Amino acid sequence: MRETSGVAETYDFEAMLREAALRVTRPRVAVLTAVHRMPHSDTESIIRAVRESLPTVSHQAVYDSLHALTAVGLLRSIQPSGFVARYESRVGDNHHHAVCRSCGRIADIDCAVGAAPCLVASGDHGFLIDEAEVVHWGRCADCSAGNTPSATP
Amino acid sequence: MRETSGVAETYDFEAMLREAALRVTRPRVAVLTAVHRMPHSDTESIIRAVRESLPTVSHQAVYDSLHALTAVGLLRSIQPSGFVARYESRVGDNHHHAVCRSCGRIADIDCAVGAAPCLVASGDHGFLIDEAEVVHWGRCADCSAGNTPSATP
DNA sequence: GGCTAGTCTTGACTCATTCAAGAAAATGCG
DNA sequence: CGCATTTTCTTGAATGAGTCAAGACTAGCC
Repeated sequence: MRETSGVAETYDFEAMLREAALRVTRPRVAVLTAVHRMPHSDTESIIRAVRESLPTVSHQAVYDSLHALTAVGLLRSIQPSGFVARYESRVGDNHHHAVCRSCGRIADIDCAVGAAPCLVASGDHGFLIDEAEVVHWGRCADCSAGNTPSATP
Repeated sequence: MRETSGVAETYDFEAMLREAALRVTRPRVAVLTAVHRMPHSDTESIIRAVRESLPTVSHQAVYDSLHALTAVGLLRSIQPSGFVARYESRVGDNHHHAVCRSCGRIADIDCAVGAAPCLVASGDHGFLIDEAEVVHWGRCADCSAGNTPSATP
């Protein structure tokens, strides 16, 4: 029923949950919404965002939701070394990430190499590889320009 | 002076430290030795290994050494999502890693793609990329065979 | 409307890693 | 060689993202 505001971007998060065989709960819808609105955010930011509409959600509910949504593939988690977990809603396309060493900002990278890039490594040590994760390390525009923003993705 | 045992593999860790402009201390030599002997080990294993020769080192000394050695490029740290930090001494060649999802085992992967693989992404969002890190996720031979070893890298 | 399994709340807890202050040791120099 | 300076190590406490557990709640189904 929830009337969608005038904005064009209409995701039916309830349907997405149902299709994934997950119960539709307000925390989950709110988490999905938050991550869609602000990709690459960490758990704390997501908790804050969720609490704008649901002031009483527990952090545990958000953690649970994030795990459930990640498990069914509606979200994807990113954990660059030295930073806390981040989440994004862009799933299914094998895209990669650029991470800023100094402020932690993350940008999406559509990998130039067409197919799965370095997956040509499978058999090597008896490992059964099913995913290649690529992280591009560097500095974002702001940080390489000298000004070091205070870690606001 | 320390007489090298009969074994061929003779790394002069003291010289490596001096060349890196680091003071030569017993904890640092022991950490370097341990990581060379058992690559991809986590901090706790390294602490245990170091204490075999230096029973009284503090964990903080090992943490400090690992950071110092990593900072000057004598070691490299790996932190796959969901696992604690690991260290290896193979540095300088841009090789990658296969990580077992279930036991955490890590294997080195010499990337099939000759040059820097997906570095073709530089300019994209104003990021100045200087390193591409590739993690191949999957299952090691043991884990894909059914037996799940108890996380012993 | 009532059942039941799956979720959420609450609050305690883990544990890798970091912080801080003083003691100890490494390098350089007289 | 012995001392001064500076870095590193020891000790012990603290941090904080994330997890665990027990009971209350509720979404989905009859």
